[in-house]
Amino acid sequence: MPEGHLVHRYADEQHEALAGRVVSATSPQGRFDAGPYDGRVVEGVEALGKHLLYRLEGAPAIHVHLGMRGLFLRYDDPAAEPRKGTRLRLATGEAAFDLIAPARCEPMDERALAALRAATGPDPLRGDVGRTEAVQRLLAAHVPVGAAVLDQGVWSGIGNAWRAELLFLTGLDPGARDIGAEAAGRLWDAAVRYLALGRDAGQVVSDPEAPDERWVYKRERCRRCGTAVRTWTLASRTAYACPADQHLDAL
DNA sequence: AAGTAATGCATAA
DNA sequence: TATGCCTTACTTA
Repeated sequence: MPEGHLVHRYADEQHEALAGRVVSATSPQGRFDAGPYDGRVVEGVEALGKHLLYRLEGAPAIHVHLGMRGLFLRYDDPAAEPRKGTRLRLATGEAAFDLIAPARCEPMDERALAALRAATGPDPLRGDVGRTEAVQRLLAAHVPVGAAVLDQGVWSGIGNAWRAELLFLTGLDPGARDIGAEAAGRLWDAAVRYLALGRDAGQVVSDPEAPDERWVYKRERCRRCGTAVRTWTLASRTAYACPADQHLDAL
């Protein structure tokens, strides 16, 4: 489920609830050593692409990656029984956040943190990298645009559903190469705008008028023109595109 | 009830 | 290229 928009949503929600407060940290499942974190003050919860970083006073950061199936459950009653399989619970007196089925949940020292930041491309939901640099990074990839946007070292936070919808919105075929600065800029602008809509809505939104609809992702036919959607494998994931509305040569 | 793909990706082979 | 995460949503029986 989780692409960057949901990771940012989790980070914002948890930062709001946990930052500046003492938390109890436990691993009901037992697969994470929560001891070093229990009873400490949370300094902040941050999203970096699809990564979540927890800073707690006097302890290493916690690095969480949800992978394909990870999720959080929020309980307004912090005494609520966690479901078994809960890797990590962070709780205050008011709420508990339970981490289920993450691909990664581990302490991360400063060196590894710096390496992660260096390896992670511009995140459309963070205001810390400008449009010009984001465009340059995409153009420097020299692979099909549909492969570049899934490469978290080029841009971060975009997953397979956003790839399909953002490229549709920009009129670009995922196989397009050397798309040029203008098209790359439009793609970045779409990512910034739509991922923010998705973060706020808690789901992929590619048409604000119809937030539950998709243009091509997992569709049989293009929602705009009805042409059969083409699917193939690109960068190890299923690509979706409308042959009529998306083009190999950026206009 | 049971099987399967999936909005991800590091690691092993 | 295959596996593990060990959930959820959807399909088939």
